[in-house]
Amino acid sequence: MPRAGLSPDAVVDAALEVTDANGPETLTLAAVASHAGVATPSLYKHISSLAELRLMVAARVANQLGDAVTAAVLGLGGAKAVAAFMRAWRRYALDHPPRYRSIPQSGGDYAPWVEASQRSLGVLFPILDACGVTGVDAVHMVRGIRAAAHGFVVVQLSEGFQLGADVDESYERLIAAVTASLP
Amino acid sequence: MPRAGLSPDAVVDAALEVTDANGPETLTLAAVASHAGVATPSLYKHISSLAELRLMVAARVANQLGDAVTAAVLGLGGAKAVAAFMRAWRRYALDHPPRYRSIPQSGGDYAPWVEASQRSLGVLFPILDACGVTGVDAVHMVRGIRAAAHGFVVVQLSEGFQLGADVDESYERLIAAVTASLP
DNA sequence: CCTCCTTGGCTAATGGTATTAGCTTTTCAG
DNA sequence: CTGAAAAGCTAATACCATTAGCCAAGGAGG
Repeated sequence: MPRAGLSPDAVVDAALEVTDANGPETLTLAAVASHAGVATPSLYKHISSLAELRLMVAARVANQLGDAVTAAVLGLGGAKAVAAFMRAWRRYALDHPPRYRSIPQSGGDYAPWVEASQRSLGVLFPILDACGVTGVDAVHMVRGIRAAAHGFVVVQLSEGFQLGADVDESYERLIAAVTASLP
Repeated sequence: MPRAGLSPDAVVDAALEVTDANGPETLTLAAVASHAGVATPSLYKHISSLAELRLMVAARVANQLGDAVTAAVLGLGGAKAVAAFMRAWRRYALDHPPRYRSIPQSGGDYAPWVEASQRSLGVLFPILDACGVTGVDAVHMVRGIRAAAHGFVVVQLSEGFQLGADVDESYERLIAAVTASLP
């Protein structure tokens, strides 16, 4: 019997495919193993538990999101950069709904996740600094931007916008409200 | 053997107690049954599945949240009312973190949940109307308010605010940004 | 080319979970 | 007082994560 040649990263790859296919709530070790062509217990040679795998997936997603928003703000400054950041955030989530929903509701202590999450937000600080928003003011601003973008996307992905107004326009108005408080 | 005198509502009560005690991720039919002093399969006389129970809990929470925000805005108007709404939203979540986290990431089609959720937001429309924000404009505004409040609270409950700035102050600034776009 | 040992896979077993089936007893309407 | 619906129960099934222990693959050193 030849080896499957797995690795922690490969397991996360398989987990991401399962997530993309059926949503994060169906992410099960059995599904991942089957997708990787391996028996379920074999996964434990590469990961320590399903809970850890979920966090690894979330960290991977956070890094992808960070790449997306970083690319989006290149060459921009001020309100235009913040708007591009928020649009890219939402675009990633709408392009990969199951991945975005795999972000944990409470995974505060898993280092790679925290790191990836802070990396995706860190791109905002130089932008704000260039606008004269520094120190604690920048932290407050980043929190607001994150809350607005994440909150909007979470509600949209959960089909929370039932009334018939254009959702893109709603988001643009939220962006406008957030960026209006820049100097 | 005397009867336990359960009912769907009583099962939701027990589920809420389990949720409050250990968080929504530990909500299990076994735990609910044990808490209600009954065998696990007996619960199926009152609910149809664990998934449905989760949605029932979420609907209950949404109604409580709606009561809280409705009480908070009584007698207020304009930006003050919107600010009170957002503060009450966050206060409820911080007062009952496990309950708030039991709000589903995707439960778009369960009628009682949708209804309760719309009821808690519906209190905003008369307020906005009194400010001259009507029709589609009001819908956009409500979406922004909800996204900001929910997003902020979700991030805070997941320990997402790692940098050392005052979280209350961050929220007040977000409230200011959102209410600034009122006429 | 052979040997050995680490590594990655396997099967078997355990305990927890939701869910269904079918039985018994309570309880209440008539 | 009686019967039937409702509410509880036990037993059984199927799926899941996780652990234990075994076996083969494959490279390092001779």
